[in-house]
Amino acid sequence: MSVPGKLKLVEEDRKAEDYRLDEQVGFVLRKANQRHLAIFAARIGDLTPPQFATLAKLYEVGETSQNRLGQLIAMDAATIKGVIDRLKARRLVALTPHAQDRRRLLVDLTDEGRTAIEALLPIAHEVTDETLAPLTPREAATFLRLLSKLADG
Amino acid sequence: MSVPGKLKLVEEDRKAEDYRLDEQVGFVLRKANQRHLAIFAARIGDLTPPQFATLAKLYEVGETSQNRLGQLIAMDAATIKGVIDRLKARRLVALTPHAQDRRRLLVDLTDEGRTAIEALLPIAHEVTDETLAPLTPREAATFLRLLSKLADG
DNA sequence: CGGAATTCGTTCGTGTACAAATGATATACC
DNA sequence: GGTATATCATTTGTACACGAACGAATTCCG
Repeated sequence: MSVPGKLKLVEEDRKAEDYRLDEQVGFVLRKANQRHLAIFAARIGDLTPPQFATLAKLYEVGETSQNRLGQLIAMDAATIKGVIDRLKARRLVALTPHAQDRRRLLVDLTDEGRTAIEALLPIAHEVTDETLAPLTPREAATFLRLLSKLADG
Repeated sequence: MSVPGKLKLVEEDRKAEDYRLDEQVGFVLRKANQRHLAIFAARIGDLTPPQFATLAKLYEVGETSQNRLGQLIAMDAATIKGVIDRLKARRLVALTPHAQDRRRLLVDLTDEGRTAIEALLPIAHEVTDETLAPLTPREAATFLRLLSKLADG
C-alpha cells in the first residue's frame, strides 16, 4: 500500500488513480515559471523576458549573428526572429549584413539598447531575488544546482 | 567542512557586469521547462501538456465549469477557452449549459476522453520520471519540495 | 425590491514557442 | 570545379499565455 502524505513518490505500486497533476514536475515547473513571469512583469513591464534575455546576452557577448544569439538564449530561429524584429522596431538593436557570409545578419545593441540594458540589470537582480524569496539562501543554492542539472539533462 | 568562499552567490557587491543570464532562475526555469516539453512531446505527441492537464484534471475532479477548471490547472479564462475548444473538436470533452446558472458551461470528459486519459496516465508517469532522471531520487524529492515552495510563493 | 458589484464566458491584440518547408548562400569532398 | 550537404534566415501554421474590454447573468446589500 502506498502511504499518502509521506514523501515517497517512487516508481512503485502505481495505479492510474495515483496520478496527481499538482505533484508532477512539469506542472509545478509551469507554475513556478508563471510566478516568475508575474514578478518580472511587475518590475520590468516594458520588456518581456525573452526580449530582456536577448539584450542581456548581446551585452554579454557583443555583436553576433541572429541564429547564434538564438542558440545562446535557447530560442529557435523562428522565435528569435520575432523577438529581434520587435527590438529593432524599438531601436534597441540594429542589424547589419555580415561582410563575408551573405547569409548572416549581425545583431548588436544600439546606444539606446545599451543604455536600457544597463539600467535594467540591477532590477533584473531584484527579480531573481524576489523569485527566490520563498527559499532560504541555502535552499536557493541547492535549488539552482538541481534545476541546472535538470535543465541540462 | 564548508568550502569557504566557494558557492556564495549572495546579494553583495554586485555590479552590472556581474549579471550572467545563464545563472538566473528565470532563465534556467525556462530551459528546464523546454527540456520537459521535449520529453513530453516525444512520448505524448498527440496531446499538448495543457490539453493533457485539462483531461487529467477532469478525470480527477469530474464535471466542472470552464473557469473553475482553468483555476485548477492555473490557466486564465482566455487560455482555457482555446484548449477546451480544441479538445471539444476532437470529442474528448463535452460541454453542457449549467441548469441553474446560465452563465456557466459545464465541461466533462466524453467516454472517448476518459479512455484516452486512462491510457495516457502511465505514460505521463514515465514523462515525469524521465524529466527527473538527471537527479537521484533523493535530489528529486528535494527539488520537488523546493520547486513547490517557489511556485506557491 | 433594485441598483452596484461580481462572476462567467468570449473576443481581441500582442508575444512567445516550435515544426516544417523554402530560398539563398557556403562548405565539403570527390 | 562542381555537386551533395549544411547553415542562415524567413515564412507559414498551430498552440499556448495573458491583459483588457465586453455582454450576459447572478449575487450582494442597502
